[in-house]
Amino acid sequence: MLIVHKIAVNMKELEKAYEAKKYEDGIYEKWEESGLFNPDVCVEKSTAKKDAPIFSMVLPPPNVTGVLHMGHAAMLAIEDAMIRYHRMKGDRTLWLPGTDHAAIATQTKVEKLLMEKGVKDPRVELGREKFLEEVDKFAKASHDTIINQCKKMGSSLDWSREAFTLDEKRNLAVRTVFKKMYDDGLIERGYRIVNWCPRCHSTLADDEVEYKEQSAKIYIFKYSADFPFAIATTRPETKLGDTAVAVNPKDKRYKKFIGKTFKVKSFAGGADLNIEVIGDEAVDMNFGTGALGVTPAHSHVDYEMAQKNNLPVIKVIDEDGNMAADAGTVYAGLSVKDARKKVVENLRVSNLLEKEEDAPNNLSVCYRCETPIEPLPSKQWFIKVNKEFQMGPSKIMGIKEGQKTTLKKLMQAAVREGQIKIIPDRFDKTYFHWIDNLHDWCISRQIWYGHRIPVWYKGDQTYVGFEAPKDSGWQQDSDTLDTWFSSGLWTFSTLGWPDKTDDFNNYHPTSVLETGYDILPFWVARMILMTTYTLGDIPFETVYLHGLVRDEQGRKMSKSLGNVIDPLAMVEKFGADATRLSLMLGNTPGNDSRLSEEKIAGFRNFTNKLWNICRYMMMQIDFEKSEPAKPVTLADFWILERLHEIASDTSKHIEQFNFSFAGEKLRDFTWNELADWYLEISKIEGNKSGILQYILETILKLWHPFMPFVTEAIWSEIPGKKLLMAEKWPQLKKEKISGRVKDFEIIKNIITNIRSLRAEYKVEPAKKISVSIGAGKFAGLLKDNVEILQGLARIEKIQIDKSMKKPGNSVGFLESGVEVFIDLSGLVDFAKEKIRLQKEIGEVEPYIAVLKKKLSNKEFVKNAPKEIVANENAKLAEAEEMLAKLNDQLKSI
RNA sequence: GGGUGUUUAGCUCAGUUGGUUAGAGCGACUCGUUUACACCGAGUAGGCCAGGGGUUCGAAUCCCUUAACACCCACCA
Repeated sequence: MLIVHKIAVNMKELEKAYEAKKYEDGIYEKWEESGLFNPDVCVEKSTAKKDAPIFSMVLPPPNVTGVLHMGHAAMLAIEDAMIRYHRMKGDRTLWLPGTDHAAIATQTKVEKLLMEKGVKDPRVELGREKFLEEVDKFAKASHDTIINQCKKMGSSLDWSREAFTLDEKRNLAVRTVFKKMYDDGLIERGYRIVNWCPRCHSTLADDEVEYKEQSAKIYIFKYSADFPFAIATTRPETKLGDTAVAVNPKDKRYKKFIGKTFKVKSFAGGADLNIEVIGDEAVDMNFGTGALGVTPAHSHVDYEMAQKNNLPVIKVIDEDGNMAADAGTVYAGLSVKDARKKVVENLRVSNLLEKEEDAPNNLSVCYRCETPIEPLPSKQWFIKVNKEFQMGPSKIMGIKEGQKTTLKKLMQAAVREGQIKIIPDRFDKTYFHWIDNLHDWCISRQIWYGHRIPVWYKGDQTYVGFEAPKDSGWQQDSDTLDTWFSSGLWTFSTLGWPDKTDDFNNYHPTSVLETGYDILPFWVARMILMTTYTLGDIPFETVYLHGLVRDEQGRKMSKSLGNVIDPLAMVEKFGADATRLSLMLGNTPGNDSRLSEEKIAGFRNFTNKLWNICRYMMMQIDFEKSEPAKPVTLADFWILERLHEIASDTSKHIEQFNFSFAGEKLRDFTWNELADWYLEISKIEGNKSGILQYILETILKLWHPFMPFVTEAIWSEIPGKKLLMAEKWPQLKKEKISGRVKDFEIIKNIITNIRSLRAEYKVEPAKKISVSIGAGKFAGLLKDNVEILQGLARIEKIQIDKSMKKPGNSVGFLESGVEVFIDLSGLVDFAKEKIRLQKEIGEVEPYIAVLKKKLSNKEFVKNAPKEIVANENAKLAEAEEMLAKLNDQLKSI
């Protein structure tokens, strides 16, 4: 047996275990210094050709509200893998970073922090300017933390192009789009019912309202003693603003009252009411009393009814969440809560309250501060999604230049026509459903942190433009824009638009948008709206949606549950590569995944395994000679063929967004084939410098997008190499180098079977055994690889022939028609061996029966494809041969 | 009320257009310091693919249905 023990003299030996902490920061610095995160530099340094395909992506900008969580880490890992893959492929690859000012979220957070510091009412005490200074300070600190975290994860973002949703350039884009929309009549100011958060003191968009289930009281009451029937409500205090009662026109009980008006004197001691009875199909006759009190000012549904029926709108709740003057002097100024108690009490005293019932109810709350929302009428700016306008230059399929269309239709067309592809495609439904339910979008916010609305007023004049008009007396609107207005422009505002920049021409539309499915409506849909309208083009070609990262038990991670796993802590403990793998492998697109420290630790183990695999290979490689990777032995052919196959599959899976699959297959190959078999064989066969070097380099390249740090660390130890991140991706094709993979599998299986029998018979690992093999047509193959058999199965004496009689005192098995007998003199327990053989026969017999039944079925033979039938026949022949030999063995005992 | 997803080994999940004797990782168990790695190696056990119908020569995979869990949307007073 040949044993080669060679350590290249020019190599400093790698440490035994890979310690991520020692390498990561230094490697990131080297990457940054190279400038290669920037595609322009790649072209300059010719790692990418000028006319190479473009691959561009924007980083979904994290909110500057604090620190990154595991969801961000997953996003960074997946996007970086895509980016590194494309960069290595030689594409002109841009990944553009930035952060989001997240208007309400950030302002709320800073208010909270200031209040914790003892400032009772930050906005009142500090005033607009001072308050905004505080927010900016916080945002800056938060931004720096976030950038640092992105770097820790290894994200190869082009920092030279970093953007912020609230910086000057983005502000110009915002003003430009606002004006265009206003001029097209798509932005309009109006007095309408809006979602109002009394704590934030601002409007909210429909999708910024969340619902919390709670148990509520339903009160059934009459407006007055002489009112003909009762109605039900969960909010008695709003009834002070009722202007109608709606009933179903088919309802026999109430039909006769439709059209009549009832005067109510001082309802519950408050305002006088004028209640008109109206008919509306939407009223459910079987719910409550079948009659519905209509409060146009404080319910979206009632507001619509009021519009239809020309009812007056009386506002009885104000912006602070207190009762307004129109509620009556007794109520004015009371909080909603107190007013409710008082109305109920007054109704009870005057005997108008008929019943109180408990019922489940959905309370609408602010998504940021969980304060209950008050729907109330207010003068605000809206984007009209159903209003027709004339389309400008258009690349949107199905919508031509000059054609009349609406924003909704644009959003639908871009996805329906397949111009934008959403992965997984089931989210198409969510997208279209969201658009179907979309109402006009209220974009003005009464908060200070954000893009100021580019509108100026003077008396009753309104001016919309880029700057205040020259003449004096103009006052800018004090409101700011919904944060999604600016993030909706993100794919092109970051590329310099509205200036006609090279970046815009080169990188827009972007190739892929990768983000969590939870912000599909919030952000993705709005980007499609803004981009199709503004540019007449799509913002991105593919939307890839990842799932949420949950805790071990499948719960959302949250501070209050105390189940948050901090990405930075995991990077510190297990390394960025392990953290990345734990977020990319073992899940499927669009589905939530569970994360635990044990999972990350498992991938840390793999990181170390790869390190050691490479460490061992490097000890065997003579880098000075640089031999060609020429396969000589069966194992060589096998590993090269498998390597090429895995390389080609990895490319394929990455391009099809199957990152998990790609990584898992690559891991299985690296660990179970390369390390467990080929490297062990190389210890026996020796002299593989050329092949090992080829495998080493290829495997490091293939792993680099997934685990950039450890691969780069190893790469830097290979003499004469520069940066791995700039190396060419191995674009290998699946090819049959010799068709000998199957032959190798036979050897492998024989070894596994011998090992298994050894374990079963408790033959000590150190003890060598004698084996005789009846190999049939494979005799030559086995003889060629006898050293491998001996080495890996620990065989002392081996006899190979075409056929072999079962020696006494031996146990045997079959593999692909090859009979292997192990001499176990003194060790064989014949009773046990009998049982073992019978058990195997017991497995093969029913298998044969199934195959026979299948093949005797004429329908199967007739209908199934030829290959399948042939395949089943082959299986049957093999199984029958096996059965015969097993029976022989059994008889010979 | 409408919609989507999930249900496969003790746990976490794969299973690509229907054709395997249904796979992996972790965990469990038995061995083991053999010239990279104990963050390791060799081996073993463990599954009526949620239940019920159907389509098909053939179903974990397609259709219908029931159930449990999760999420999204709408919101009825």
